[in-house]
Amino acid sequence: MPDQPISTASSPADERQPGVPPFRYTARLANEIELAWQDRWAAAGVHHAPNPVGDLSAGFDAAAGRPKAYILDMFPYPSGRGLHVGHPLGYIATDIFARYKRMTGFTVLHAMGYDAFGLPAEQYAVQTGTHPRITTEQNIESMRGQLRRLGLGHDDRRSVATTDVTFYRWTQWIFLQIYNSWYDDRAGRARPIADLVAEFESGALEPISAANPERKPWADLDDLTRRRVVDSWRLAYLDEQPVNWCPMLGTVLANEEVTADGRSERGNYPVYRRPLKQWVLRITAYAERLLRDLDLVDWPEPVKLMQRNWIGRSEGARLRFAVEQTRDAIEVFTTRPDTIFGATYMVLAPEHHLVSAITPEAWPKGTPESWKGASPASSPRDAVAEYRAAAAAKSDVQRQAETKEKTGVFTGSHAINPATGERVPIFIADYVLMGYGTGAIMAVPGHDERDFEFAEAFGLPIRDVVYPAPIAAAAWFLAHTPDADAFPLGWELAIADFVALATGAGYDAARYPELLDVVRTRRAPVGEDAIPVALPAIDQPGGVGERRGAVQAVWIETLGDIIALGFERAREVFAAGKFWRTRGAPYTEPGVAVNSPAIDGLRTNEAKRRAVEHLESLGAGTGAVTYKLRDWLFSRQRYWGEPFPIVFDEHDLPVALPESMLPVELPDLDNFQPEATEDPDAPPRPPLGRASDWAAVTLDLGGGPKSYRRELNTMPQWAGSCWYYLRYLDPTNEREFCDPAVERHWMLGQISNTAGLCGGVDLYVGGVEHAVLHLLYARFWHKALYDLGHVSTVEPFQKLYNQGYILAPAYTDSRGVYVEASEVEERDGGFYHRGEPVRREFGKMGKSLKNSVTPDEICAEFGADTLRLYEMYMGPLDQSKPWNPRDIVGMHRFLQRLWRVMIDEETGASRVVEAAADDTTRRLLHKTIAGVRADCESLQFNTAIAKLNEFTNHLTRTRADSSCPREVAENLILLAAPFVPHIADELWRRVGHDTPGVVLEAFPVADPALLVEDTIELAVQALGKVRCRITVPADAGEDAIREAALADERVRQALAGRTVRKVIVVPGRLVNIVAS
RNA sequence: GCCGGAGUGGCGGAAUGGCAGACGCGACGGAUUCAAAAUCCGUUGCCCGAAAGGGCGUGUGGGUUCAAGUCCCACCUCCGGCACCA
Repeated sequence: MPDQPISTASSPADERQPGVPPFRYTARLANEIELAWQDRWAAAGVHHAPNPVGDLSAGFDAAAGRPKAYILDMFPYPSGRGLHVGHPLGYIATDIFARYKRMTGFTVLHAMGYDAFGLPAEQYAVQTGTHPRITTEQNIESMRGQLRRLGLGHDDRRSVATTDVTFYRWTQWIFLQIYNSWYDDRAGRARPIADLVAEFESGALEPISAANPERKPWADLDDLTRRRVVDSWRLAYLDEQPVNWCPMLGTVLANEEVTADGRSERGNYPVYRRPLKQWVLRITAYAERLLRDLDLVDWPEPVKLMQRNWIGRSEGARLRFAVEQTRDAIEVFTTRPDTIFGATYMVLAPEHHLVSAITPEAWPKGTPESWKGASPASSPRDAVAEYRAAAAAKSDVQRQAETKEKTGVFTGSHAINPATGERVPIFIADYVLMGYGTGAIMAVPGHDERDFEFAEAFGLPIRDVVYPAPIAAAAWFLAHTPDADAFPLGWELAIADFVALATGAGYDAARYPELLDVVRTRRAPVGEDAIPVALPAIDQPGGVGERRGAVQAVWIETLGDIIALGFERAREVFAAGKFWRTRGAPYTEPGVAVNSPAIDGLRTNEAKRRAVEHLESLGAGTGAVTYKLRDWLFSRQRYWGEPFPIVFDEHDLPVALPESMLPVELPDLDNFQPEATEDPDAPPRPPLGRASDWAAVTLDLGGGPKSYRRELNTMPQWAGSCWYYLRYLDPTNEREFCDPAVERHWMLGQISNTAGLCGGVDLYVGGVEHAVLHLLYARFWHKALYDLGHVSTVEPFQKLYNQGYILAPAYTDSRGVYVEASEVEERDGGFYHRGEPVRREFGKMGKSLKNSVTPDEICAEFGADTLRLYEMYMGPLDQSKPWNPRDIVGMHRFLQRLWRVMIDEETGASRVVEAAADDTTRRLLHKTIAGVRADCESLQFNTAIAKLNEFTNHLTRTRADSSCPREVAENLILLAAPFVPHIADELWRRVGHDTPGVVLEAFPVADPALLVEDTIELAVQALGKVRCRITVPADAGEDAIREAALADERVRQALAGRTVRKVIVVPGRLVNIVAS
């Protein structure tokens, strides 16, 4: 576009600094270039990605046949404070990657939206009365401007905000999909709710439900009960859940919003645990799939691990203990059924539903006073009631804070241990949680720390039924060789025997009749002459008794692990009692069962299996799996969120609105505050309750108009972020949340065989703080949509990448209060704020540390390209690194050199000539191409930039006549284009091209022939040091290299008087001469 | 407590088991300038030495290897996650 110059042909003199050439790449020039190109990209729609069908399909034919790349950022909350330089770190990275992908032949989807529902806008509204929609829209607008300034190549037609009615209409629609389905465990997937009714009708499924306590057949249920039964099977259901209820704020609070002393972080009002009827999503139905499918995705291992831990699968057994004197049975979950022989009491969570049923009127004879509660109470009922009330008053946080002290009361009842037939007392205690397992445990104080502490406090029997194999072994060994030092030759063998015995592998009662007796009678025989004990495992092969090196290690196989024994070290550890059960802690690791008639001598894994079999044969339980994951509490007493598409009828039962009545729009309000009250038992009155015209409606939902009242809660902030990546695909679709053909195009792409690949977003970049919640919730919704046939991939995000944080210096004054970092001066190694000395620390950039730096100020000072480059150059993308303003200039100078290589600073004319590059330059160029490509593929932008810098430095140092061969200039521009798109486009234009964006060009490809050198330099090491370097032909043989190395004068000197014992030639690397 | 991740010059950081410190900042010296800023060129891990050269060096201690920042074991420090999960 020569007639339309992008940047000024000459600069007004008054804007320039004297002495600076008019066409030097300064901040002023950078800003001109950048703004002009941003306009041109937008005008030409350079970043538009074509869909196969629908509104956005223009240009699809040209792109058809290319592989797709869907590159996604975790979208921001549009805060009123705007962005600081930490925010765009990930956005810049994805932009570079997206541009790189386009230039290497992909059709790329890259868009940006706003997660705009949420508390800050609502709180601002409460304070000022400004409608959150207004603040939100203003914030989005200013953030858009900030992002545009960075040159991010987003398809702006696809930008969505979760608060748009056209967006949340489909959030509500997805909620209805979830509401109108149930999880079929037999099929392992969600199915439409109509199928469930059919299953009940045909008798294929029993209508089991709390709403049908007598388990009547479906045919015998009335309509209302049928509705209640079906509702209790849905993936979205109403449930009474204990929540943090703050009556003064009129809302429930997340655990993070409650302080350690049980008050609200905001306002310091009391917070109560209180059951409230809430919407809950049945994410637990997906626990197994959410766990299993982590194997399909390319995610950082720590994130997968965090999700696995969060889901918390444990395998074990559900066992039933009959309660004496009542017909009840208490079901417990345990991961160690093999320890049931050591279960000497039971504990129920205070909220357990059986508590009142099993609590008798009077204490049994001989009940210790300490079991009767703090007072102590005169009857079990009083003691239990008192304890339950105290437990209910505590928040989760408080419960955790008091984690050390074990408290509880005796219920007055006993149960029968099904394995031993013994009577065991039943307690209630708050160390047993209602939300996990069955809310009840069998307590095995010999092998569980918590039970042990409780047993110590209440004087309950502690019985060992498992011993660690090496200890069982040691006990035996001691019995036979009381003095280990008297065993200098045979000890290895003895241990070998012994371990075989202990592990059950070579258990031979006839050969070692004493073993069990020894174990039973010699508990914890710690002594000076004790035998070595196991140190943690290594998976290294090695026979029993193998000696290794100076440390006389013995490798012993125990329990399927290989355990290292360093004799002296182990004796030390052993003597210190670290691995030994003395009178202290219980033994909690796997070991060998003892004192357990049905399973004696077995190692834990086998013992668990056999114990379950044994208990099954007694009718006392079955094997079972439990998860830590809880169902997802989905209601919030807030205004600024998605309304539920749900109304309640005259029976107070929920009714889903039909799709045709969507969207359910948020009503306008003047006052956004929930109604506060001091009465903790008053029902919550969410802000939507104020919209009385809205809350009470008359609708015809079939069968004529009737009165309904709307659900007044709103959805949590996570709702929109669960599916926004699907709306980017087809943002303007009014008929569907996303067209299936579009969805397949971008999510499935060319994957025809999904084995081993789950498809989905090709690269998802965001912070680790979302490792669990957002990513788990989104996976859950995606799987539900998959089950119902709305999406084609089982997982939403194929590859996940966590960018690090940008840290910045923060300063505290003498009171420990943060001061504005931008006002701090550095003098003589000290830091001062308004004359006062302050202390420096480093922390995450943000408002709380008063250390934010905005991208706008950096753009003004250096330009966006410099900022982009600096953020990528700071270090590896996934690491946290400190923001150092001093370093930025290095990247600016690099761009100045890049510019100067091709442009005359005085005239602005191109220095590109049609001559060929010299051989060295060409080789270095192709090496750079290969390197930058490899680095881009693996998101190692810091080293890619270093390579570009290195090549540019080579050019500035070698060009004698200040001209630049075209081949060099153009390749360099293309290589730099993804990183610094504005200057690249400007240079591309100035060297004679006319396109709306260099991103449309092809990325350079290295010529393999130029990557191979004719001669290579090898380092020669002698006696462990580099003595010299030799240059040899690249194809030199080992013999020739060896000779050349040995012939070198310096090598000969170093080797003088020594015998060469070995020469190692590593082709292409070095030569190492070993001599003695 | 349990589970992860990370420790390399003055600073940010490079380094398929094969020449530690690429590249950038800073510092020092020089060019330009009346001067400064900006820009450009050169030097720069530490110690000894005028130099040539030598010694020491990737948190600590061991091990494997011809060769370890990189692999193995133990320990120390920092950061993150979970936390009475039976």
